[in-house]
This record gives sequence, structure tokens and C-alpha cells, in this order.
Amino acid sequence: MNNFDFEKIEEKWQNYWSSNKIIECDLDSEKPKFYNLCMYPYPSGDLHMGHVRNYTIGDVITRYKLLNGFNVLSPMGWDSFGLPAENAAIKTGIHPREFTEERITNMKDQIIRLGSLYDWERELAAHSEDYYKWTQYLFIKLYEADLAYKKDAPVNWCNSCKTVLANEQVVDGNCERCETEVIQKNLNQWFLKISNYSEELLTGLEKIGNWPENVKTMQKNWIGKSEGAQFELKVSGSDILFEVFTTRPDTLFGMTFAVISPEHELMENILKISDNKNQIKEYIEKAKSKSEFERMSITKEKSGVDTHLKVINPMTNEEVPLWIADYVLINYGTGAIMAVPAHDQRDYDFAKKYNIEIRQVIMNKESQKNVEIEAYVEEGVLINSGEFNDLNSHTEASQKIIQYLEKNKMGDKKTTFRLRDWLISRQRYWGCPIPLINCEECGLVAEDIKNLPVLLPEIENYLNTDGSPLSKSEEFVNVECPKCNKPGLRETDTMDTFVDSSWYFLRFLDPKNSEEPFKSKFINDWLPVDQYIGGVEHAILHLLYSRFFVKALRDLKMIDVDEPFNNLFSQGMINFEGAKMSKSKGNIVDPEGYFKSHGADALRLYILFMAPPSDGVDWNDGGIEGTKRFLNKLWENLAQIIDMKVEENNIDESGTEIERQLNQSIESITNHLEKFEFNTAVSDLMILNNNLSSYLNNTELISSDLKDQIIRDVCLLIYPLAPHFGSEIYNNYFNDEISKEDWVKPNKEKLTNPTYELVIQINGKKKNAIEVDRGTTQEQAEEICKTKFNIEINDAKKVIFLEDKLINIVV
RNA sequence: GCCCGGGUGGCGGAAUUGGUAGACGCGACGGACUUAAAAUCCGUUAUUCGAAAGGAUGUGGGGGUUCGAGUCCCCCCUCGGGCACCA
Repeated sequence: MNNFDFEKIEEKWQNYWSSNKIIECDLDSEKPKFYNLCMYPYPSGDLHMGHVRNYTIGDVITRYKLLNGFNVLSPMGWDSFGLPAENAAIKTGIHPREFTEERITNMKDQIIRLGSLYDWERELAAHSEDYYKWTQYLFIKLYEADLAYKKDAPVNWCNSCKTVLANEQVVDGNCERCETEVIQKNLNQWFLKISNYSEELLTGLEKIGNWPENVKTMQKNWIGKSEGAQFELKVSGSDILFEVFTTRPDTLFGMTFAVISPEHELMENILKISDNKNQIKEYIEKAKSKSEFERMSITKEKSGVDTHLKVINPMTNEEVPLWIADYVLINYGTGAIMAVPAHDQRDYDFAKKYNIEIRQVIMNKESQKNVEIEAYVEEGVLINSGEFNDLNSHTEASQKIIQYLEKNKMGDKKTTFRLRDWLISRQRYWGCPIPLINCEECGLVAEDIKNLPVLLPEIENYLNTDGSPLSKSEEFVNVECPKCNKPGLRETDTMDTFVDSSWYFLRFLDPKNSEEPFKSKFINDWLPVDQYIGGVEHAILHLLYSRFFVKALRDLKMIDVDEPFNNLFSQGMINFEGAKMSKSKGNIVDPEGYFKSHGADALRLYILFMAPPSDGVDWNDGGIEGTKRFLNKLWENLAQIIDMKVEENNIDESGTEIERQLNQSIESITNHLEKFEFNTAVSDLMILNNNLSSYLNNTELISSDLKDQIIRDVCLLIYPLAPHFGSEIYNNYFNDEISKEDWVKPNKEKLTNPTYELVIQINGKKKNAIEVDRGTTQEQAEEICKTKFNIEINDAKKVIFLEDKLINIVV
């Protein structure tokens, strides 16, 4: 056997795998199903190390599960709508489609070059007409089910990109892409009612399969459930009523003022009767002109204006002032609060600034803490609270006060969620058009299903000076209403690309269906995804939106599943020189060079070896030399074993030893792969390789059985991680294809060494160690201590003996 | 501020239920081969005292539980991630 010529070998096997379609999945196979999914990438043009890590991990699982007899579905596609293509179009004039498809071709080549197996027969792309047709179809279904609606909403607007930004695209008040300051702008936009599912999205996390705890926590916090009470406050001397929400009904007696948000719908009514109109108007204007960022972080100092009106505390009938302040947010709770400065730090700060009374109603009898310097938010018992005095705060008193409010028809128990509806409108070109029409007669009308897809129009200029670029195509905008045939106007917004990615894992099961988005049967048989693998940066939004989509489609009776992803693995990010890799920073490390210099297998091994896969790492190629060396050395060792002289029935001591070591490797590597501990799986392979080297130093003869076993097992063990290598040697020796094999199981009888190293401790500290037979008794061990090491056992206070491990003498 | 994770040699990182800390790899140093280099092979490599045998110290810091703690408990420092006026 010649040396490990990775370039030739890798090409050979990549051709073999694609021409023999070894991963093409027959959905109706008898074998147990395994849906293995890597997050489909945005086609940026070049694979970066984050992709390499993702697709290597995915491929390890694919190949490992194949060998374990599963019918593995492992598809790949493209998240191919989105900003970069459009920005490039604005700059260069190249059509986003052309730009995107070129990049897809390139990236696909690189994924194949990495040696990862994907069922390319199922390839899909979000921007292709036969995909976005069905995105539109699903949108219409959601619309018909009352899960999509339009409303005016202040949005983050970047004046330079001319687009709405999602909250996560706003960094420190500036646009993530161009760093222009983000301003607020009101637009009439589309939302999806994800908030209908808040409770189920939360409880679903409890029932889900194996998800990382931190991801579940992030989702939980994002959904942000809080329980409390809601009740009405009446403005005295008027018929103005408004609701407030509180999680601390136990502090109700401490309410010394109330606050409503400047955007509150009752503001008109308040203005009418307030004698402080001018100041209020001025304040509202000021609040409006502030960006959300200014309102939240720069102006830590709270501000507000007195309405000179009073509201009535429902418990005490006492009149307290009503203020307007922008620290109360319009889109959380009811947009108005009861303020209890003694027990809420925000209210406390406000009360201090405007000299409003601070009345303590909770006291901890032990600490005797008062509210002179800050709000008291911890537990205690109620004081100054009438009949509720002496009840325990938070729990007991809250319950009792809620009961009181309910009994007297003043308020209710209430649960509020932080999760807001999903704004999906984008004033951009390169996205999925929203398939709705504004008809003069009928109002908003969904496009007829048979007219789908609503195609993206061809336009000249992608720059959108005020509205969406789609509005520039008159042909696109002016249509007949599908209901009444009168003139109508199309929606010109496109959808957030998270909509595309919220159902692509469904389409993979039926990617060529031209009648419907998918056959429900396939979904019901194959979902949830058994293993979903992707970057931790998608821990919240993509996963939450996909979960919402699946639940909504279930309620539309299109599918019968509750959750899209049963097991989730989130890999850590790969940074470079401490920073996130990104095109704009110019710090992308791409794998192309390593394919040439070290080969795909060495790169795969290295990226697995460099750190536990869920940890973030800083890219550093210092160690890749090591995995290349390892492959060369293993190649050489196996070649030597193949060339060894055969003599049957001649398993000598070193033969027994290598057999045992092999079995230990099988057991350990299997465990590591099951637990996604790929770094230690690689190190086990290296240890096995070192064992082979010493074996070869010690012996010249081998039985044919042992030879077959070593070659087969080593090839199988390395195959999921370095598939070209494993395939080639297996094929050279057995003249067959390794993927037909079954995964190896350790021979339990050949796992344990007959001897072990007995550790001798004095007072728990290791003093000596000696090789003894397995099963050595305490008496024998004590005897060894006496005779070999001169330790006087009789003087010992205590002797601790752990069989097959250690003896500890306490003196 | 709140909620998650982390902190182990020069570096990346290993360590079942508490039981030999530093596996494996990189780097470095020494040697072999070579005219030379690369590649390869052999050896050394936590710190410290010692010529050596051997000893002492050591998993961010401090305390505790235990025969025994990287691992469990309490306090503190620090780094990374998420959320952040959410009533």
C-alpha cells in the first residue's frame, strides 16, 4: 500500500458517494428513521470554519447512524433570501438571483469537498419559485386562521439601509450593518401572532427531547411569563378608566401614584380634562422624538409630567396623583402601572425625583430595613395594609389581595408575557413577497392560491428611497382583486427570512411536491427532527419561530406534530483573533487552503479535536499539523499490519494486548460519539494509533483473524470522523465498501486488563503504586504495603480499601 | 442590575458515582538520520528544592465537609454568553 495521498483519495470517494447515492433516503424504508438536520446556511459564497464545524459534526452523526442501521435523512438547502445579495445588487447592479445562485454553486462544491454526505436530491432554496410559492401559501393559511394581521408599529429604521431592522440588528442604538443611528418610524406592517402560543411555547420546553439547558433558559426568558393581577384605576371626577398590571398585588396599599405611558390610547381624554395641557403635550412630543435606545439606556434618569389628575386606590379609596412617564412601556402589560416607590426601584427613583410620597408597606421584622436609601424588594410581612397586615409578602398576601379584588369585581388574576408578536414586514426586494392585495371594495384580500407564486418583479433600481423597492414596479403593484376583479394594489413588503426558515425542515420531506407544500403523512412519520445541529446564535429566534410555525400548522390540521426538533445540539461559535468572523471585518478563515495542504479528513479531525463542540473557540491552526501527522502514521501502521506475516493460532501476549486495547477503544469511542464528545473520540483514536505503533514494535506474526479485526475495526472507528481515510483502507483490504458494515461492538470479555496499578495512599496522598492482579484482596494489599514499602499497617487509624483501585492508610 | 456558562502547564484541552491531576495534541528543548534543510524517528517537558535518590507545592482566591476535593457546600474575584425601565 502506498502512502496516504489524501487529494486523490478524497476525490475518489467523494465521486463514489455521489454517483452511488449512498445517502439517498427512501422515506418508506423498513429501517428505523433518523432525521438528521444541520441548519441550512445563508449562501455567503465561501464556507467558513463555523460551517466546517457544523457540517462535520452533522456528518459524523449521519455516518454513525447509518452504520447503526438507521434510515438516515440528511438534507441540505439554502437560506437564500436576504440582505447581502440585495446590497451587492445596489452596488454592482448584478441581479440578486444571479449573485445568490453563483454563490450557492460555489458553496455546495465546498460542502462536498469537505466530504459530508447530503441527500442533494432534496436540495431546496428559499429564493426559488417552487419554494417561496409555498411560503406564500402557508402565509395565506395563517392569515385565514387569523394569525397574521397588519398594524401600525414604530419600528427601528435605518436611514442609510432604508429598511426596518429587527431588534437584534440594532447594536447600541446603531444599525448592525452600517452603524448609522437607528430612528423610530411608524409603518403599517404585518405581524404573526406568535403571542397566541406563548404559554405552549413555554410549557413545550419541558416536554421536549434533549436540548441544551442554556438554550431552554434563553427561550424561557425571552417568552418572559409573569403572573400577577390586573385591575382598573379610575380617574376621579371623570369616567376615565384604565387597567394596570402588577406582579406585586401585595404592595397595593403602598401605591402613592400611578403612571401611564405617553403613547397610551387614553392620552386624548386625559388632555381634555387636565389643566396641565401644554406641559403634557410638550412631554409627549419629546418622548416621541427619542429613539427607543435613548429612552432606554442613555437617559437613565427618569422623566415625567404630572397630569394634575388623581386616581383612586381601590383598596383605600385614597386619591393619588397620575403621572405620564416614558419609563412605562406601551407594549408591555397594559401600558400603565400602579407605582409603589417603597417596593420598586424604578418607582422609587421617580418618586425621589418628583418628591412623591414613599410609603413602606412591607417590612422584614429581622432586618428592620427601611426605604430611606432604596426600595425594599425582598420578602417580609405586610404593614400599613389594613386587614392584610402581618401576612407574608409576595406569596400569601398577593393571593389574598387578588381574591379580594376578584370578590369585589375590581380586578383579576392575570398572566402577562414579554413575548411580542413577530414583525415580518421587510421593506426590501430580495425576499418572499407577501401575497395580499388591497382592494378598494373588499379591503385586504389574500391572493388566490392558484395564482401563486406572487413572483418578485424585475426592477431596475433596488434602492428604496421611501417604501419598498417592489412598489416601483407598476405591473406588480396594480392588479385585479381576486374576489371582485376591481383594481387593487399589491402589498409591497417582503417577508423576514426567518419565515422561510420556519418551515424548510418540512419541505425537505417532500421537496418536489407541486400540489401542496408537503404531504402530511411524510411530516407525521418523520417529524420531529431527531437531531438538529446548528450555531448557538440561533438559540432564540429561529428555533422559537419554527416551533411556533409547527404548532400553528398543527392547529390548521395540516400536520400532526407539536415540536419541530426533538434533540438539539448547539455548537459554539468559532471566532478569529477574539472577534466574530465576518465579511465586513475581513477576518474570514476559509477551508479551501486546508483542503489542499492537509486534506478534508485532517481538517475534520482537527476541528473536532480542538475543543468540545459546544464551546466557543478562537480559530488557531497550530494543531492541524498534528491530525495530518496522525493520519499518515495510522496509514503507515495499518499498511504494516496488512503486510504482517500470518501465522494462525499464534496470538502471543502482544496480540492479546492489542486486542484488549482495540476493544477498549471501541467502547470509549462509542460512548464519546453518543455524547457528542468528539474531541475525546479523536484523542481515543490517537491513543489506539500509539498502541498500534508499540504493537508493531513488539511482534512480527499475526493471526489472520486478528489482522482482519484490526483493519475492520480501526476503519469503522475512524470512518464517521475521517470517512475518506476509513473508506480507502477498508476498500483496499476487504475490496468492499465500508458503509455496508455494521458499527462495532466491544467484546466485554476482552475489555479488562488482568492486572492494574494499585495506588498506595497515606492520608489520602499518593505515595506509591504497584502493578497487581485484578481482584487483589485488602489483606493481600496490606501485606504488599508492609513487605514492599515498609508501611506499618498496625499503627494505622484506619485503612480504606477500594477493590481494583487503591488502598489508603490513615495515620 | 438579573439569568446562564466557564477559570486546570507555554498553548488547545483530558479526568465515571469525590479515589493516581495534566490523557491526547500543539509548541519548545535535546538526540538520531542528512553535505544541509524539510520530513521522519527516539527522548524530555506543571512549578520548585536537590548532583541524584527523593521531597515540597499545585486545578482563579479564601473558608468548610471528607480518610481523600479540579469534582460537593459557603463567600469573593474574574472572563464569556443571554436579557435588560417587562411593572
